Amino acid sequence: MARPRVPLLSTERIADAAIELVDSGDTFGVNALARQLGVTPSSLYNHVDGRDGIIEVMRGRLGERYLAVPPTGTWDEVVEQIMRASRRMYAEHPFVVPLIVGKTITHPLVIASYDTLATALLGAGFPDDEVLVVVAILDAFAIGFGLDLASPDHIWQPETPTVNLARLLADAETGDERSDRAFEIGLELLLDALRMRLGRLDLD
Amino acid sequence: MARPRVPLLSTERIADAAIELVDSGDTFGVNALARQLGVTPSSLYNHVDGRDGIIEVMRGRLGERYLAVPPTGTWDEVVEQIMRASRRMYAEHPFVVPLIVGKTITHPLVIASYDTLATALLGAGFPDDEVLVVVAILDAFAIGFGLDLASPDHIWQPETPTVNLARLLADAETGDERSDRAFEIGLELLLDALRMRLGRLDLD
DNA sequence: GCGATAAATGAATGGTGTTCGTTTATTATG
DNA sequence: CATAATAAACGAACACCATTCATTTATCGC
Repeated sequence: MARPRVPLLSTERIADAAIELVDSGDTFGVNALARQLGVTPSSLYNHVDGRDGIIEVMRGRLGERYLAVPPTGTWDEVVEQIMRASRRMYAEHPFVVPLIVGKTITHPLVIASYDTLATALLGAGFPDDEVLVVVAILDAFAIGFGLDLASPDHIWQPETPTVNLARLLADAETGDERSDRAFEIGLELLLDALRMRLGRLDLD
Repeated sequence: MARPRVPLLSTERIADAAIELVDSGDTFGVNALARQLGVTPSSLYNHVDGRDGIIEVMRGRLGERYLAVPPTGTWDEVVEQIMRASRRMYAEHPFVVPLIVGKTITHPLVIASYDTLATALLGAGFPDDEVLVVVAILDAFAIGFGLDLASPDHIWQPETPTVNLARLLADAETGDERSDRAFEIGLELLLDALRMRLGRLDLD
């Protein structure tokens, strides 16, 4: 087939198919993606800048879906909403997390989300030189828990006797439930701690 | 070359060379590792269970180096020591983090470290069904910051105007310094929050 | 109508992880 | 001590994988 009357591909279709492919649990790859799109791998290179480019448009597409609405309210409500939105994104697409992790973020919408976070923290009273630090903390949390969801059900597999770990693991809820509960408690802890720190800062 | 008089390889040498290779910044791979060891890729399969097996022995080797000494003191001192030991491990070998992340942990020494953590939290008074949740939170935190170190210097690269982010980034310290400061503050926040939660639990 | 561009293809390249048969040194067994 | 079993290397082969490039052909603008 040469050039078709109506294009088979577009960045959006590629992004959506890639997300679908990754969600299915199959390992991500250019060839597999092309196969799913009913197209030759080389065709993708007319629309997207290789493997990394595909990952980039995936992140952008997910950003559009989950981070488009700018949150409102007090600073801690903003933080909570953004964290929850990220969580929902990662929870519904856990297998994209290992792909996007550690890659430079350029997509305007995703950047805007971090910008909103920074602005909220500034408004709260965190000093200039501490805002990005707090953002990094929040990001580390979100990413860490995102990866948690993409991990196998049994992260710890003791093969030698343990004092408590093995017993606790045996009684524990399954992976996703524990991860959800851990996220909730972790977010609560983090917000409490931030409010506390802010209170201390205001006293000076 | 057939079988040499004295073996060229062992799991330890493979692990050490793999860590060295990854630390150098070159992308990890079986072929590259074999090249560095002056050996054919297939030779590795006499000692180690493929690519994943190599990663497994890497984690074990690092565990031996950083997590061998069981920490002591009050529960929060134990938590802090384990977190700092992990941090040091990740900070000195950032590029192994993306490799080991999300893979099941079996190595006795690494398991023992988590076991120690769980035991300390139990001793502190955290209820049985909450200990693993706290461990997961701490783990997410450590992994998140570990990945932070392996990430490119500029994680956020705004290409469109921002309200505050671009300015903050311009004034910010370089990647590793910020990451270190964020870890310190984050750990402090987390420990405060855990102590607070424990205080509330004890009242019931 | 014509040239430029866009969008597909197929073939080729260099790289990856892995398997398998072969060779040979070492170790264990009768 | 001879011999069998195992250990540890190699090289060849395989099936992918991401990427490049020349090619065909449809569409759009002048």
